Order: sequence, then C-alpha cells, then structure tokens
Amino acid sequence: MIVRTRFAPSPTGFLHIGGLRTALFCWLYARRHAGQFVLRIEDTDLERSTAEAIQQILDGLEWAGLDYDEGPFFQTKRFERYQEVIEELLAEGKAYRCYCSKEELEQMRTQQIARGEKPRYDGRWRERTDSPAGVAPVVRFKNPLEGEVVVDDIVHGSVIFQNSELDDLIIARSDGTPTYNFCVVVDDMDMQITHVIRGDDHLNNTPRQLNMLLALGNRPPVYAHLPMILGSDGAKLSKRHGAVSVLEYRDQGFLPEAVLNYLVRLGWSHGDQEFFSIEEMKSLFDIVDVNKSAAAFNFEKLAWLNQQHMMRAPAARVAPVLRWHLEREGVQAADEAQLEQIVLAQRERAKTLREMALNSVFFFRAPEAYDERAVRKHVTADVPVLLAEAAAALGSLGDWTAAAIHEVISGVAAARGIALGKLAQPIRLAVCGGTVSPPIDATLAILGKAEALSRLARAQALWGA
RNA sequence: GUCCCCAUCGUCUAGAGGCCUAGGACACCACCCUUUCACGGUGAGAACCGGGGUUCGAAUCCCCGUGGGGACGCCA
Repeated sequence: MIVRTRFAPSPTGFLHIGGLRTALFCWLYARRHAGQFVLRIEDTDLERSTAEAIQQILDGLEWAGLDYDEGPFFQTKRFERYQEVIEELLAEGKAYRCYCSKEELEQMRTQQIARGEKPRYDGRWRERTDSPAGVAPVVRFKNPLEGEVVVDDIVHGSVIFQNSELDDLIIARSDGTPTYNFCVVVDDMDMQITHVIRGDDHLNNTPRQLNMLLALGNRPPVYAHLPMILGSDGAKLSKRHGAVSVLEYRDQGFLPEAVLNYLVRLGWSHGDQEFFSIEEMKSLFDIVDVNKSAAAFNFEKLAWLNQQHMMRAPAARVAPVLRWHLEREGVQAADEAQLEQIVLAQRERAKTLREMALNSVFFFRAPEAYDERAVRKHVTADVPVLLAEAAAALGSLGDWTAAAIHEVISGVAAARGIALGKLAQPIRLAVCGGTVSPPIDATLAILGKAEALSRLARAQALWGA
C-alpha cells in the first residue's frame, strides 16, 4: 500500500502556523514512507473563501518548502461529484430531505440547551416523505440510531462514540451546495487517502465521517489527530499572541527550516535532539511518536533555533535571505561574496535575519549620527590622535584582510601601551555609529579599505574639533 | 449543559513498573572566555495536578476528583 496523506485547509484566512504544523506532519509522513502528499483546498464556504487566502496558502507552503505531489484540488470544482453521491445516498434511503427552517432549528436548539441537553437535530423529517411547497430542503445523512463508532486513532488509541450522541447532519444546504463533513468523506475516498492526519479539533467530526464512509461502502483510512498548538498563555492561538500567519515569520526573518524544526518538536520528539535538518526530520519522523497533549507556542525557543540554523547553514544559503531583508530596508546589496562575509560575521549576534539586516545596514550606509552615550564614554581627549595614528597605519596597509588589520590595530594599541578596547571601541563607533558590531578587524575588512578610511577621517575631524 | 480529548520544571519535552536522588532544551541567574555585542563553556534554581487503588515496587497501570482544551452551525 502506498501512503497518501493530504493537507486540506479552507481558504478563509491566511495560512496559520498551526495549519503549517499539520501540513508538515502530513508531508513528513508521506516523505518518510515514500508516499504522496496531496493538497486540497476546502472552499465550499462560498461566502468566506477568497482568492487572496488561496494564494497565501500556496505562498506559505512554497516558502516552507512543503511540496505536494497532487493538487491543489478545489472542492468547488467537484460539486458534480458530490451531487452524484448525494443522489446515491438519497436513492438508497441513507439520506433524506429535511424541510425545517433555520428558525425552527434555532428554536429546537434553544429549547434543548434550556433543558440541559446537548443541542442536536431530533430527526423529525427522517421518516417523512411529504414535501411542503415553496420550501427548499436540505439533505441530511441518516446516522445510525444505536450502537457505537470506534475511531482507531494512532495518537489517541481507540476513541468510542455512541451513535445516540450523533445527529443527522446536513450534507447539502438548501441551495444544493454540499457541506464540509460530507465533502471530506467523498474526497478522502476518491483521492484514496490512506492516512488522515489533522488537528484534534476534528476528532469529534470523525465518527460522523466514519459512518458516512461506511454507508458508502468504504474502508476507513488510518486516523491521526494531532494535539493543538496554543498561544504562549495556553489559550487558543490567535492574533493577539503575535504572529500567526506563516508569511509573517518569513517577514520577521525566520528561516523556513528553523520554523519547521520548531514546529516538528511541538508534539513530537526524538530523544533529546533539538536540532533537526529537513533531511533528519524526513528520515526520523513517525506519527507513533507523536504525543497527545497540546503545546504552547514559545517565541524565544523559535528564535534560538533560528539562530542555530543560521549558524549551521552554509553562508551561501543564508546570504540571499539576508539580501531580501536588506532590500526591505532599502539597501541594495550587490556583492554576493560580501554578503556571505557579513553572514559569517553577524550570524552569532542576531536571532533573525531581519535583525541581522538591521544590524548590517551600516556596511552599506555610513552612519548619519553617532550614539551619544557611546561618544561620551569612548571618545576621550586622546581619541582623535589615536584615530589618526590608526588611520595612517591602516592607510599604508596593502593586504586588506581581517588578520592584517588586526596586526595593525593591536600594534598601535601596544605601541601606545593601551588596552585594545581603548582603540577598538572608538574605531567601531566611527565606522558603525554605535558600539555593537562584529570584531573590528572583520568589520573593517568587509567594509573595504576606502570606505573604512573615509569613515575614520570623518569621525576624526568631527571629534577633533 | 452534554459528549470527546488532555495532564512531568515558567515553556517544549525524555520517561513505555524497578536504570529516576526524574534527564535534555529554551528562558532566567552566576562564573569563565572576550576589542563591543554576541557565540561558546561551566554551574545554580526549577516539575511527576490531588486522592484512592493494583503491585514487593508507580511519573509510568486502573478509578474518582480537579484543572485545561475541543466539539456540539444550512463554518471548515
């Protein structure tokens, strides 16, 4: 049997970070078992589905690198097929038309709640065959009245539901369009999905789907209901917890492999291992190792992992992403080799690429102002002279490399009998405008001789006056 | 309210009856390294929700309670 998993988001909003985790697990499981990963867009809610949301989902998956083997399939393009199955169920007496108005149903619900019962349809049209004129009916699935449904779930084990708890759900609206629970069943069946991996908010839908699947004479797929991802405060993840859209993570400077690494560790683990490359995830992931409890999203750990990925990845992998972020700051970085050097110099002092870009703008633009507090602290009376001395020595340096620059600077400091920091900090201030940068030798090396000397001269003139 | 699910440091987790004086990671604190900031290193503090069983022995199995989450839509 070839494994087939699917990710089935509804395009009613952006791709959620929780949705990405579900997609990741589906994708990893398929990849691990040399199976296929199918993308299906559940857009039967015509009111709320938007083209922008569809594009966002596609963009999000592409950014994350979760490639699908089939799809995207759109449910709105399969209405004929759903209609066919509905007719079939109707003809076999496994579904029926219900002429209740929305008001009537609403009233039923209100009364049931008032009585302390679980609100559900009472099946009043189950055996009726009349059809009131002028009322467009919905179609309901005839759920078994007795017995139980056992959902055999890989992560939760056997979960038992009593049929008496279930009601006859609507499978076609009064306008004829099919509903979610029904489309899922038909699609998973038609698309020969072998493993349904989804959030455990769907666990309660499963017995209904199972009953329909059985009524259609199908063998059920394997189910795996994943624990939810909660916000940092343990409440359901929402906008107020900060970034929830996948593309926001891209914009904030996270590497997709870091986001995936963070996500894979929410509800899954492999011993004590924290860092996983995509390849490791693909070869190690298995749903049997997924645990059952919900996990709270922790931004700090994601940031840490992101830095770990930046530090371990080849500079050539990171440089283009840094370029993208620099461009968003209005900086054009043409030189690929220089960009890679910046990555190497900056990656251990930034958690995100956005932060790295912000910290690296000075490589491309001379400082417009100097940090006042730092000037007061580091620019002492002898600094202009010191700077002049260093500039002169650097000016005659032919080999503009970090090692050579280091020799020169430490030589000047030694000759003066001062600590290296007494010279390095003013230089840093002069070229960066602030007190934070990579080691000063590397910084000057990346900056280039002409630019470095020009900035030194400028600061020297300013502070000497 | 009813049904379903879940329960180890603040957070993510290891743990499948003795290997647990409960391990790792993030965060936090201290120290070391150090030309700034970081990175890195060392160390400290920090948890088995409560109560009953079962067993020679329970974080691990069972029951009850409590807490949290989810579902109950002509949304998905």
